[in-house]
Amino acid sequence: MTRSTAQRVAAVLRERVERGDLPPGSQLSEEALGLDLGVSRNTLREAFRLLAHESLVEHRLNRGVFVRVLGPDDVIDIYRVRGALESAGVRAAALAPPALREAVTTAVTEAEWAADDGDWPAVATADLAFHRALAGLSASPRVDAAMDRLLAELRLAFHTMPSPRRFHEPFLVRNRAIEQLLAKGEYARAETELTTYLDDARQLIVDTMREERR
Amino acid sequence: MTRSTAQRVAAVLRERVERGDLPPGSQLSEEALGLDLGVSRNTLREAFRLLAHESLVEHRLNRGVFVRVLGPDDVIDIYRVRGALESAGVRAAALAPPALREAVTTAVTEAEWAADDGDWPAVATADLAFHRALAGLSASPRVDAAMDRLLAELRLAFHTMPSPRRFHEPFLVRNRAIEQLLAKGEYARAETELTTYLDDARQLIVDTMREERR
DNA sequence: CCCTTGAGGATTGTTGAACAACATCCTAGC
DNA sequence: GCTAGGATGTTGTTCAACAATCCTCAAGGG
Repeated sequence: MTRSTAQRVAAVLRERVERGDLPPGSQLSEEALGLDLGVSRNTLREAFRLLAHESLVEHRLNRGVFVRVLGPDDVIDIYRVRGALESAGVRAAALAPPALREAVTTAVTEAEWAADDGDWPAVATADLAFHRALAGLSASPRVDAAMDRLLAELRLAFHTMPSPRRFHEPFLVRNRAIEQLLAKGEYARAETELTTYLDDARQLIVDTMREERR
Repeated sequence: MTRSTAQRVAAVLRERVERGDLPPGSQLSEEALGLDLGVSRNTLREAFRLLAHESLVEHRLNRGVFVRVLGPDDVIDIYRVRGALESAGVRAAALAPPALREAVTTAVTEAEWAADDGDWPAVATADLAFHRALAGLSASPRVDAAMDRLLAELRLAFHTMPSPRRFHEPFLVRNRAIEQLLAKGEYARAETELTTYLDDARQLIVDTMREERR
C-alpha cells in the first residue's frame, strides 16, 4: 500500500467522474460518500482537495464540492493553452529524444487501430495520448503535468458531445498528417497544420455545447 | 470572513517561505505549527495541501511536508515553460486588449522606479510582474494561473541568489527593450529577444546554484 | 570492524464525534 | 406578493485517540 487512503479515494471518484457516473454539476456530499466508500469525512475532504487540484471538481466555500461544469469559455481557454504547449512541442521536435518522437507515432497508430475496431472511447483516449505526446516533445515535466490537467478537464467537455465517432473520426487522418510532417522534419508546416486542427476541434465542441444549451 | 481558516494559514506560511523565514528543505511539523498558529492538525493539513498545489512545499508520504528544494533541473524546466507561455503571449500581443498591453508597460516602469530607489526586492517583484504581464497577453485564465505557479516556484530559487541587484539590474534595460519592440509592433523581434533573455537569466541562476553547491 | 536486525520513539495517517458557522428553504406576518 | 426570521441540513473546524509508518540507535553476528 504505497498510496494513501485519500489518494485511493480520489482515484475512485476520478473514475466515476470520467465515466460520467457523476455528471457535471452534481454535488459530492461528504456524509453520503463517506458512508459509501467507508472513509471518514476528514479523509474524504483530503481526496476532494486532490481532485480540486486537477480541476475535476469545484470547491465552493460552505457549500461543498461539485463536479466541474465546463462552459464554452473554458473550452476556448483550454484550447488556447493547448495550442501554446503543443506548438512549443512541435517546435522542439527537432531536438527531442527519439523515444519521445516515437511516442507520437505510436499514439496515432493506436488511434487508427481502435477506430478499425469501432472502439470510439478508445479512440478518444488514443487521441488525447497523441496530443499529450506532442506536448511531451518539450521534454518538460511541468509541461507534461499541465497537459495532463488540461486533458483531464477536457474529458468533462467530451461528456456533452453526443457522438464520439462523429467528433473523432475526421481528426484521425489529420493526426496522421501531422505525424508525417514531423517525421519529414517539416516542423513549420506541422505547426500551422496543428493550429488549424485545434481551431476546428474547438469550434466543433463549442458549437455543440451551444446547441445543447437550449 | 470570506476565506477559510486553512486559506489564511496557508497565506501565513506562504509569506514565511517567501521571506526566507522557512528555508528550503526544512520540515513543517504538524504539531509544532499547529500550536504556533493555534489551529488543529486537520486544518493545518488542509493548508499544506494548498501550498503543495503551488509547489511551495513537498508532501512525502508518512514523512511530512518540507519546503521545496529547487535544483538546476527545476530551474531549467521552469524557464522552458516560461518560454512557451511568454512567447505565446508575445505572439498574441497584436490581438490583445489595450489594458493588457498597458500592463506590460506599467510593470517595466515600476521596475525602473524601484531600481532608482535602490529597492531591489521591489525590483524583483516588478520584474516578475513584467513577465506575468507578457504571458497575460494571451488573455487566458489558465495561462495566468500556470504563470503564477511558475513564478512562485521561481521565487524559491531566488533565495539562493546572493545579490538581487547583480541579478536584476542587467535585465532592466532589456525589459524596456522588449516593451519597446512590442509597442512598435515588431513581434517577431520581441520574441527572439525574449528567448535569448530567458536563456541568459536561466544560465545565470543555474551557474549560481552550481557554485553554491560546493 | 562492518553490516544486518530489531526495539523504541517520534511523526504522520485516519477515524469518529462534537460543535460552530453558514446556506437554503419554509413559514408567519405584514 | 414580499420581507423577516426561524428550522433544518450541510459544511467548517476542533479534539482526542489509535494505527501505520519511518528514523534512530544500539545489540548481535559475521
